[in-house]
Amino acid sequence: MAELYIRVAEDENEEPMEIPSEDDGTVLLSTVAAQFPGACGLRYRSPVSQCMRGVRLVEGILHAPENGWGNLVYVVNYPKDNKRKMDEIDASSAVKIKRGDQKTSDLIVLGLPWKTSEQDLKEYFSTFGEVIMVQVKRDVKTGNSKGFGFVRFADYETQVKVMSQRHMIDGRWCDCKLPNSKQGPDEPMRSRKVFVGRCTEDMTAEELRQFFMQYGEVTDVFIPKPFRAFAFVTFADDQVAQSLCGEDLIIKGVSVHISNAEPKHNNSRQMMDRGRFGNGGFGGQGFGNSRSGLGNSTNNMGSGVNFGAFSLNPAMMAAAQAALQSSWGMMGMLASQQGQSAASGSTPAGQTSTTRDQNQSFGSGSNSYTTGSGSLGWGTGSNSGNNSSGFSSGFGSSMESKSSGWGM
DNA sequence: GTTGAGCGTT
Repeated sequence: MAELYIRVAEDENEEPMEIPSEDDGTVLLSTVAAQFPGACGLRYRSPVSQCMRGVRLVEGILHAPENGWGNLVYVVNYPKDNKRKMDEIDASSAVKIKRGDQKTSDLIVLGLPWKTSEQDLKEYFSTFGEVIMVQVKRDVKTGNSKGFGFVRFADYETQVKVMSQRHMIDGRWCDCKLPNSKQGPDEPMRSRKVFVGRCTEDMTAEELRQFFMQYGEVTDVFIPKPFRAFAFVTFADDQVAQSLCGEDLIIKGVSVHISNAEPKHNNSRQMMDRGRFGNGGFGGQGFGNSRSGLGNSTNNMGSGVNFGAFSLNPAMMAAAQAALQSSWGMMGMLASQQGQSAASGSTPAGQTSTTRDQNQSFGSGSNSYTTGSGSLGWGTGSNSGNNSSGFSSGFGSSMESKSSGWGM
């Protein structure tokens, strides 16, 4: 049996917060991140060596040190720890109050039950902080809810908190996001979103979130339904996303491939006028966005090559990538995979649906999570039929096709 | 089986 809680703090000297462990004695990184957004790991001071030690982290699961969690205070790690320190220096030196990032804005609330009223919304969101506006969007004629609404908070901190989690409102999981109208145009090649190819059907959004959390704060996971063998993962930081592009990562024993997310077809959010589209494609738009070698990437082109410096053309890039990637033959070894499908939540009662099916088995949202499945038993997955090395030059063509429309 | 829902009659 394990302790029920471990003590976690942002700093050794700060007041720790108790964080629940799982039944098997592990602690989910996602649980830590729920209290410390952006956390990517834990460390602690060894009573023996007096040195800081890292807590073992495997695919989103934190494992206790040899002698259990004990009563130590665990300190939160953040990606690029020194960046964090910079932030703190900024904050304390009061020279900030510069950037417009502290202003609140309306948040769109997606996935509302048809029956939810503005009153309900206000009641729910008031538990997070002062609510200064709620709306439920309805059909003008019928007065029926369209299943989404808006909310505005008095404080930016509240807004951040609300955006960082999902919400159970009247029996459905809902997401709160910045509406499209407020989304700053994302520069090409600096997208915060990555495409995750070769996903298997048993990978849940929550599992993907837990896995990718080790690289940086994950703000969204999207798995198309029905199953299509890919997913999208959005990070808070575009550098994290970019650093993963080109990598092959092992999730539940399966090699998935990370690449740039292409712009969604649907959205016609025009980019800020960046001038010349006609300069032959590559020169003008600045591919050489500086990248501090972040994280653990090693062998990939995607994160290592500075397009600005070497002006490779797309075909050369594709070829080079193909060359680097031609070695995924037998990946899934080891046996035994637990197919735990913990989904299929309860269906909220009494809703008629027209175009959209509001039955929500944890999966009809842009995020489909399987909450709280206690023991995630992966790590030793087997996977047959995982032997493609085909790489159909999608790289070059995808890069040429983007002159506008990157609001993602 | 490698590119995604739904976005505001203020």
